[in-house]
Amino acid sequence: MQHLDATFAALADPVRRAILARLAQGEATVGELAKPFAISQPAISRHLRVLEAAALIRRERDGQHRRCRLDARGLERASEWLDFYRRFWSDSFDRLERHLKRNKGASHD
Amino acid sequence: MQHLDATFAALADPVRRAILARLAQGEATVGELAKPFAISQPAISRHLRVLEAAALIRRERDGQHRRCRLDARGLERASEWLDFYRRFWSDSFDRLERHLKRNKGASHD
DNA sequence: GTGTTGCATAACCGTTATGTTATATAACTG
DNA sequence: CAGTTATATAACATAACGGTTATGCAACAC
Repeated sequence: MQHLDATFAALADPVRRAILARLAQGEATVGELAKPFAISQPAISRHLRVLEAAALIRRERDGQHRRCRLDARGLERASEWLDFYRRFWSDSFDRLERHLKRNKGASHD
Repeated sequence: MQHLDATFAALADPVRRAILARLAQGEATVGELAKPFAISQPAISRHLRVLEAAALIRRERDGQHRRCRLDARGLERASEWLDFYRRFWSDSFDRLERHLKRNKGASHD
């Protein structure tokens, strides 16, 4: 669960989630990932290190570049953890409420 | 996604996850939640505040006590976010690797 | 009323996180 | 080789986090 600490902590940052969103469309180099953000390149480098430590991305050298892509492991760990709890809110107490909420125009994000 | 910031950050702490695990077995008062931990009661109170702010738990007064229970909203938000990414690791690149990993003795934490 | 219990809040403190700028390293380019 | 590009690391400032103890307040018990 150290693992989960790192994974959830990594996911708690909007810049890092944006990086993951970008990588969901395909791999990218560090520079490409940094471009959309107003923060410095070193800051991005550190975000990437956090993501890598959380097994949310992988990096591999490609000549002068470092190509990044999603890593299933971290995502899966987080997802599995949450799946355990899905049980509790899907078949016990909050069923009605969820139902009402869902049928009221769910916007994503 | 401020919401997601708060939710994932709340989930990143092992004490808070343990609290959620306890609440998955049913509601509990603050004192009951605090008992298993070696940390002070005020520390628990703050963890609960974080969890409540993240919509991961709810608290309601019950006389002298405050009863806590899981709140579906936060859990669901986190889960939905991850579901988006599930696509990318379940039907694209890491399939083989996941397969190998899975069939190699998966231990659940 | 007084005392006790259950919990929250305040003030403080050390650690960790996130940003910055400056610098280092490694790979390409000529 | 020297110069440029891509990325990482170092050193530092500030803010956020998580713990502590001390205290406040509401609800119960007498």
